[in-house]
Amino acid sequence: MAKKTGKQATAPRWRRRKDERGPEILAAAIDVFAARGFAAARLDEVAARAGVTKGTLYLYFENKEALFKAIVHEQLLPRLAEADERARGYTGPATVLLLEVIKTIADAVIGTRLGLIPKLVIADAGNFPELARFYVDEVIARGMGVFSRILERGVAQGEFRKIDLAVAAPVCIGPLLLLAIWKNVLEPHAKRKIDKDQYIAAYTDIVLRGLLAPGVEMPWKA
Amino acid sequence: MAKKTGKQATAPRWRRRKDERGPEILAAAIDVFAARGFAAARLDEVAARAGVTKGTLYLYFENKEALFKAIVHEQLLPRLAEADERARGYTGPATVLLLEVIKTIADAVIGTRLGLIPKLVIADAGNFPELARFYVDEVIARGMGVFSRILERGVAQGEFRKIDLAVAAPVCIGPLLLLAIWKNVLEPHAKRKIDKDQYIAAYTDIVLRGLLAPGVEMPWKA
Amino acid sequence: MAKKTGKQATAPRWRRRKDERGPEILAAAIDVFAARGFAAARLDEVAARAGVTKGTLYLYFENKEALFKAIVHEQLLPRLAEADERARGYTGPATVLLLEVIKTIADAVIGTRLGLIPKLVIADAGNFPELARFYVDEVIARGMGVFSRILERGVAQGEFRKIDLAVAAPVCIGPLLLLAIWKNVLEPHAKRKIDKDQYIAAYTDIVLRGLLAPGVEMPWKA
Amino acid sequence: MAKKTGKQATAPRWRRRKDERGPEILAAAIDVFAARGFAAARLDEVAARAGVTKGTLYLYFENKEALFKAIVHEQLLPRLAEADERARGYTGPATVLLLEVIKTIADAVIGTRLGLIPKLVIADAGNFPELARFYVDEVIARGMGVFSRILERGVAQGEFRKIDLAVAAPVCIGPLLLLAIWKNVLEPHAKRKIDKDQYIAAYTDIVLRGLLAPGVEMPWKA
DNA sequence: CATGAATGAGTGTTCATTCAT
DNA sequence: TATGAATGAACACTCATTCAT
Repeated sequence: MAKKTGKQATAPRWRRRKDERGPEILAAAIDVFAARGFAAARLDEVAARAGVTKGTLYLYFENKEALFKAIVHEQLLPRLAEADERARGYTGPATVLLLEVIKTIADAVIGTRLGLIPKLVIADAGNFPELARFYVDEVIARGMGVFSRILERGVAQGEFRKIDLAVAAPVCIGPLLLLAIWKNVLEPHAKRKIDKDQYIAAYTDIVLRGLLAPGVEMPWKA
Repeated sequence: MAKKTGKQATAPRWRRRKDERGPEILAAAIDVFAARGFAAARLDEVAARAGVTKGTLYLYFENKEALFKAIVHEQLLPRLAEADERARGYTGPATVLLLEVIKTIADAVIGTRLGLIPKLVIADAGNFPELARFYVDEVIARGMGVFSRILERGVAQGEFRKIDLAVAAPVCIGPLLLLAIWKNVLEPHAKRKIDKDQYIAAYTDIVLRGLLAPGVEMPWKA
Repeated sequence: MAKKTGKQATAPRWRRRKDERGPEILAAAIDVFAARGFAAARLDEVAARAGVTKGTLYLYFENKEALFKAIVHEQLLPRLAEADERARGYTGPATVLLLEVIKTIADAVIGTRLGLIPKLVIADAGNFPELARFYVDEVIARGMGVFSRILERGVAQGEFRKIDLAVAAPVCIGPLLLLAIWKNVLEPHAKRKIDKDQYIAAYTDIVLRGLLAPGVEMPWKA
Repeated sequence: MAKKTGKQATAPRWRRRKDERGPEILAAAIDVFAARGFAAARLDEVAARAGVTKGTLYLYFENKEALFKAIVHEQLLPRLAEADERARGYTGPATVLLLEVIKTIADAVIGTRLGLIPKLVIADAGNFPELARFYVDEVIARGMGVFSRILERGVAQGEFRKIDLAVAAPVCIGPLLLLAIWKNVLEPHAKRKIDKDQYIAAYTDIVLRGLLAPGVEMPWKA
């Protein structure tokens, strides 16, 4: 008992509120899941990183899978919903909105550990089908919807050409996915770095120009 | 690691030692790794699928990691090299070459089990850094190079606008990555399907149009 | 065990320390122990059923084992003592007394949760030897004594044949044990049901007739 | 690796046949299950007692439950079937057959570790319903059948009184159950011992006499 | 070469017990 | 006195790896 060394012997076993533990565990779990993938993530490590013992995890989450779902539900979905909200309320030109959404997502994807979630799902979809289904239904569908609606409005307003709306959204999202994976997964192992702003500039330059109807100006030149 | 004694230290660890069973094992391993990911792949299953026993695997590959590297080395890299070769030898318009390369990759990515390798690396990069480094250096660098050279030539020949060549390649590859992941990983769990040809059409339509210099025609209209 | 310091070493470990919550906890514990067995009984469930928290249990009982002993001491032994008392005070024919005792026990064994205690001891005797010894000494010996004395008197009064008194008591108790176990443990999982009254009738018919001395009438025919 | 101390370093890891391991594991499992009950039995202990490691168990049995079922199927049921066979083929007086069956069972129940199986089922029926159902259907039903048929024939042949055949079998079995439990579970913890032959003598004396039709002699007097 | 029996370290999950509040 | 958050040891089961045959 009390084998943890390097801590003051007087440290109380718990003084923190139940309300604080949950988020702390969640934060630790994001790190570990992101770094290791769902299957390889060890709850021991999550616990250690959260400063608790393994048993404590089960006071807050029913099991490993519930822990993962909680990450998506409490961290990822709210941001998505927020982005969706803003997009739906927006009344200006679709081009400007698209730019803004892309930049917002790019920041979220790179600046926060949440950018690792897509990788996580990709990694473990094969072995945890329910998890994959959950992610596809909850996250992908929503995210695709945001882009679809913007593109749709752009076409309706004459800003965009009459593109194939059924597949244009994923095409536009592709470079974002690559950015997320590169920045979060591969770049740490690579010699070459990619500058985010430079990448976003090229990305929006190419894609927007590919979408615009003839005669419509690029938004930043307006 | 590398506990086997009495072997030349210079022998690369990923190389198989025999010629007969090796390819069969490799083929089986691709299937299993692709379906399950690196960590979750069970050597039992690889052995069963290859029609040998688990013990036999170790006659051909030092361990699980060596088996994976062999896949990349013997299956993925040759195709990449081949594509690179063709691109370098091509002398026509960059637009046409770009279109062809994209279609070739799209077919490979969807039709063959190799399309799952990127997912696999993405999934396990965190747990096997050496594997990630190996993949980034050997595969990504080469693949990016193919695109870069095409774009570069397109700009030089006046077909493409003066885009930022440092980041344009990954931007163009993004939708391909998304296609690979969607088709191989997520679509089985989704209600909505994406039609490959439709997707490729929209993808090339948007991206090519975004790249073309003013006044240049889209290649399929020529 | 017995890590609590500062307590009289002479205080029996099974005794509860307070008077208010104790009985409620005990009642809850009987239910849970009976339903799950000693090892599988979760103190969480006992606490919940008693309307207290797990921590509170430890204010009243040193540990799980002490809780179990308390059940036997405070619930089972008093009833046994009572039955013994009655048997000792009885002056009529042994046949009638035997019948009455059997019926009383049968009712207790089936109608109340205490009928599950024998099963419980049987189940966990191997893992908790002290518990078994305690049960054999305190419960079995007393129960056997009740039967022994009745049989003894029946023989002395000429009602019963000169049976082997050393082993006749357990023989007579056997069908009761089977009834207790069948009704409490196995019947819920069986297709076939046993009617208690029918069983008791056959049991007393066979056993009593097997005991009676030649020429003595069965009591209910008198 | 090879941390097992106290073994000859030259001891081969396995020289025994697969055919021998199964029974050895089964024998070990009977001991452990019998001593501890199903839930409390640790597979570590089974493995140790069988002289293998835990992992090896899973080469022979799918899981703990399968291990238990195998005991019943391969050890208990064959003996029951054999007894049933003999009983069905028997043509002499029911009294003699009943005596013989009782003695056979008594010997099996006491002399072998199988006598502990009933206790085991009793103990864990509540927590492992499927296990209980399996036992009730496979074992109890068969065992009860043997007794029922004998009694039935005894009544038909005029040897026994017209007893209630629906419940007479369990009544007759009761003392056997008690014997099994006493000898295997409780006697090790008791001061008083029960002599098996003495017990059987009293048991058959009382029960048979209780069954016999008026005027029929006890078999051992014939 | 090939086999397949055996290993044993590793991980998710449970639960009796403790103890700061 | 009571709480309930936290602990940590325990255990079933998996699977990469080894090695006698």
